[in-house]
Order: sequence, then C-alpha cells, then structure tokens
Amino acid sequence: MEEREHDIYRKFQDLLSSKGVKPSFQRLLILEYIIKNKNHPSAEMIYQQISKNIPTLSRTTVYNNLNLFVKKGILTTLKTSDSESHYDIVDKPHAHFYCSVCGRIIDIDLKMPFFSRTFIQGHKIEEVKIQFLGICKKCLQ
Amino acid sequence: MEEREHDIYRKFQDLLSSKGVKPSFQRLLILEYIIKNKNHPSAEMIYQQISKNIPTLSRTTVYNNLNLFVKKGILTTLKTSDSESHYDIVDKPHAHFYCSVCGRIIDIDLKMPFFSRTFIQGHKIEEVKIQFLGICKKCLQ
DNA sequence: ATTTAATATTGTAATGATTACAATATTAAT
DNA sequence: ATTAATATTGTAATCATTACAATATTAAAT
Ligand SMILES: [Mn+2]
Ligand SMILES: [Mn+2]
Ligand SMILES: [Zn+2]
Ligand SMILES: [Zn+2]
Repeated sequence: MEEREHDIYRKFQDLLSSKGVKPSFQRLLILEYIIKNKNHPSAEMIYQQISKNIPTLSRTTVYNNLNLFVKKGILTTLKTSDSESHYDIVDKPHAHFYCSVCGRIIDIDLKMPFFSRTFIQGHKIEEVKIQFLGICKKCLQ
Repeated sequence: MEEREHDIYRKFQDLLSSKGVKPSFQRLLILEYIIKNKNHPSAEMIYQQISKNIPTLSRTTVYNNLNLFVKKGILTTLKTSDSESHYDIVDKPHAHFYCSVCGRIIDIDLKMPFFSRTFIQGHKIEEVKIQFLGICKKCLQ
C-alpha cells in the first residue's frame, strides 16, 4: 500500500484515469499483473497471484474489475475451449494462437486484416478477433 | 421414427458415417437442426426444438452428441459474450459477426486470410476463426 | 432366433465459473 | 465532521455443462 503502489502508480494510473476508472490499489495490481505477464490470465489466476500481496482480496473484486475494464475498453476477453475467460490488454492489435496441447494462448503479431475497416457487409465493426487453433511450436517437438 | 427419418437419412447419414459416427435418430435431428437453421444455436436451443419431435429427449444427449460432433470435426464451437456455446457446421470457411445489440451471430462470407496456411510462426494451424464484434446492419437503423 | 457384447440415451446429481446481493470499508464532497 | 458516493468483501445463488449410473437400443456371436 506504500512502496509498491508508487512504483506502478504512474505507469497505470493515467490509463485508468483516462478511461474514467479510479486507480484503486486492487485495480492497479490487477492491471499490472495482466500487462507484465503476457500470459492472458483467467480471473482465478489473477486472484491467486494478487492474493499473495492482498490477503484480504475477494474474487468478487477481481470479477467486478475485470468486467469494468472490459466495459471501459481497457481489456478484452479471450474465450478458449477451456471453461474460463481469459483477459488481454487492449493495445496493439494482434492475433492469438491457442494450443490444444499445453493450453497456452500465444500472441501472434501480424498485420491484422480488416483492422482499418469500420464496416463489413453493412455491419458496424467495433472489434476484430483472429484466433488460430492448433499445436504450438513447443508442443510439436 | 419412421417417415421423417427417411427424409433426412440419406442427406446426413453419409456425413456422420464418413466421420465414424453412427447416425442415430437423435443425432440426425441435431445435425438437421443446425444445418437447416443457419442461426448457430446453443445446446439449449437445439434441445428445445428437438424436444418437440422427441419428447423423451435428454439434454445430456444433446450435449454428448454436440461434443462428439466437435471431436469428429463435424461441428465447431463459437463462443460469444453470452454464457452459452454456439455450434456451426464445418463446411465452407467463413467468418462471423457478433451483434452486441440483438445477440445474433451472422455469417460473413469472405476470402478467409490464412486459410491455406498450415503453419504460423512455427505453430501448426488446425483451424482459423475470425470474428467481428459490433452492431449489425439491422440494429443500426 | 437367443444370447451376449457394445453403444446410445436418459435422468439425476455434482461441478465450477460467474453473478447477485447485502454488509462493510474507503474515498470524495459538502 | 457529516454526508454521500464508490469500492471491496463474503456468502449465497445461478446456470451451463459434466459425471455418473441405470436403462434402452443396436450390432455381433452363437
Ligand atoms: Mn494477446
Ligand atoms: Mn457460420
Ligand atoms: Zn503447446
Ligand atoms: Zn443486431
């Protein structure tokens, strides 16, 4: 609540404030975890990690804030074949590779098709998601 | 169990048999429903409809067979922001538009990028899914 | 045709991720 | 300080899906 908060405060407070979200300690840690670990965590993974720093943390707080971040356009959700939702920061557009063996969600940086389009066949596009399913490089060996 | 089965039997039995799935009456009706209604139904929607023809139908049967069809490559799942999984026939590759207003999943026929690729950045591709999120033509008016 | 084995369907109970809700704590406004 | 607004917490409920065991159906073997 003292030292660590200052480290991350400047980095993420602007992002949250610019989206109209008050940068509470819990929110900053949730955001920090998702951004620093590029592993597209689930709510439970986030809860488990941040509980170490905030032992009183509630799962409900994690869910509440993840939903809020998505609503505010700070995060986006990734739905895989597993039962949990995963979360990713909204930043540079990129695709994802879902490995059916290890379950990892891997960033795929490529020139996103349709990225600049605002309409398709009369429908207004607000977001484009491209996902590849298969077996990742590591699991192929 | 007599008349109707004959109508649809020829149409879908080959598909199921070719994938090593025995064409039971329930399975044929499930497949028929998904193919004829191009509305990407959920398990519950399928159950509600087919219950009218098979009053003894069990939800478990619907779930069992949907999972089987996916495993055999006959169907694919679509995960939206709503809590249910939706199902689509595996046929001509196409993208989907998810309308946040009416909740519909609309087929988008376009030349699918990455369709012919088998690898990306070392990862083996088995399936590509492209989804557009936004507001559909109808809901824009 | 009977018997036996394999597979499919059904019904109920359990699971597990997420949400609803009410209470408490914290922060901001007056 | 007081009051109002917002955030966090804990528990209970929801709801889609799965686990499991019993029954029914189909296919194979005798
Ligand atoms: Mn990502
Ligand atoms: Mn489709
Ligand atoms: Zn892998
Ligand atoms: Zn719509």
